[in-house]
Amino acid sequence: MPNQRTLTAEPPREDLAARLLEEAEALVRRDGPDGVALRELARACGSSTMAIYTLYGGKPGLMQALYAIGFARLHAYALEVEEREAPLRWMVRQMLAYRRFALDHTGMYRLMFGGEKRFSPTGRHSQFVSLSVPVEDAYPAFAALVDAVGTCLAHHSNTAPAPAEVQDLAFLVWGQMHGLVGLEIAGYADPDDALPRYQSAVRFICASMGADAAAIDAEIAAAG
Amino acid sequence: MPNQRTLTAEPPREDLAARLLEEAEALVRRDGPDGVALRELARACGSSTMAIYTLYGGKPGLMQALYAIGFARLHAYALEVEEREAPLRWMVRQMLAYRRFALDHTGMYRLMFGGEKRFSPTGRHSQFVSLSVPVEDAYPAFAALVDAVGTCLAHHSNTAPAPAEVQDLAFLVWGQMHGLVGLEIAGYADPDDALPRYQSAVRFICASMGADAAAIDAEIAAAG
DNA sequence: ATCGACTCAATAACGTTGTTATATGAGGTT
DNA sequence: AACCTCATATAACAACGTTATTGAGTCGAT
Repeated sequence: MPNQRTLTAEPPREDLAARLLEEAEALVRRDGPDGVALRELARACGSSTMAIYTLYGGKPGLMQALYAIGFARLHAYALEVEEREAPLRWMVRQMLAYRRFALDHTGMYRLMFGGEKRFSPTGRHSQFVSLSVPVEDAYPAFAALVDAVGTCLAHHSNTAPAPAEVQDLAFLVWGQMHGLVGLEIAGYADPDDALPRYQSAVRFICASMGADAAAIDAEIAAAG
Repeated sequence: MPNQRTLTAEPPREDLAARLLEEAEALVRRDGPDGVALRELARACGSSTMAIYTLYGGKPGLMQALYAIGFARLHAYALEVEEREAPLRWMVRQMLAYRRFALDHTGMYRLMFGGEKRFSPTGRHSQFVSLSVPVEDAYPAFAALVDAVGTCLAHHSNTAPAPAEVQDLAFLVWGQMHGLVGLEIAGYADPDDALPRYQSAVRFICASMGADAAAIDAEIAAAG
């Protein structure tokens, strides 16, 4: 019998490594970060668990790859709303997009921010690592947030804010977003109140950056 | 040989149910929420895993009991800083105590807010339940936060704020605290910046409630 | 005082988990 | 053609949560 991987093309079967990751992402979506079982994953891909070991070095390596995918997805959400010529709109939509990502990818979000293990953003199978570089350098998704905060702040204050100030504020914004979304995902938010409360957080933050209240509300309404 | 539980008093051995919970809390502290292994737990308590099943109905029941303990501990942190006659001080210390709890009980915090499973705050072994009551009613720790926010807001605005407004603001405050602390625990915060940034969040929030900036800073400094 | 019913926990087993050792077999090189 | 390399299938191992079975202890009633 010929090599199963190269010849059996009934499902297009492309690269096994990519196929494993796809299926693992589906498992995370269905059962959360702990729902990824190597045997089930291998079965779903028509291979044995050994493939995961040769391709990813084991479960931690696989989860690390998944984790990197999660950040790429988050980054895509951020890129989609970038609008440099309308900083307030950009800021508002950036914040709303963050929540949308978390609700669209609950399992992935918990994998990324559950704190179960800390992964390196760039490592080749290289296990979890404590960050020694600023997060904005490591995760493009956060660079996008810093960018939005910086341009929005510059636009409304008519002066160039200090980089440190921008990073500090961006971190607070990130904390506000992550906190509200995390509570919502964990089940601590009334489903009816979650969105309006998140929107009021957007209002608070944009107003503290000097934006006009009516303009903020208009952007929130427009983002629907 | 007599009953091991009632007679062998070499370690005082008190109630096995309480002993199991103690040891489980220690395991959560050491290895996180997923570090609680029934076999290891039973071994540490000198019993078999069956005791856990008769006393707590299984691992979910045990985790639920642990979860309730976590909220009791958080509530204790909140009670310790209650100062009704100094609302700003109360508010500042409440926020700082929240972070202190999370850093003192990282594993427990992740169990409570990791969103892995949602537990009922009051249930007897009764598994995880979706909340149908406002969280303030279910968790005294959050009632304390609502209380602090309400009195602080009333004190600085010289008028009685609407309960809904208080709850909305308290939720945003909770979200800010949880978000910053969650990012810090998950490893996304520069260890040197985490505290000052949290403090500046405290400043932001208290200022938005009408408190004087210098007074806020004084309280933060006094709280050490 | 003795017997029966009940409770509780220890033992052993089952299925599943991640991981590792062994073996097989195809692909490329000499 | 013989060899080497490398990836994967198979099988086994330890540990996990859970369950069935068994035995010991307690309590109440006769």
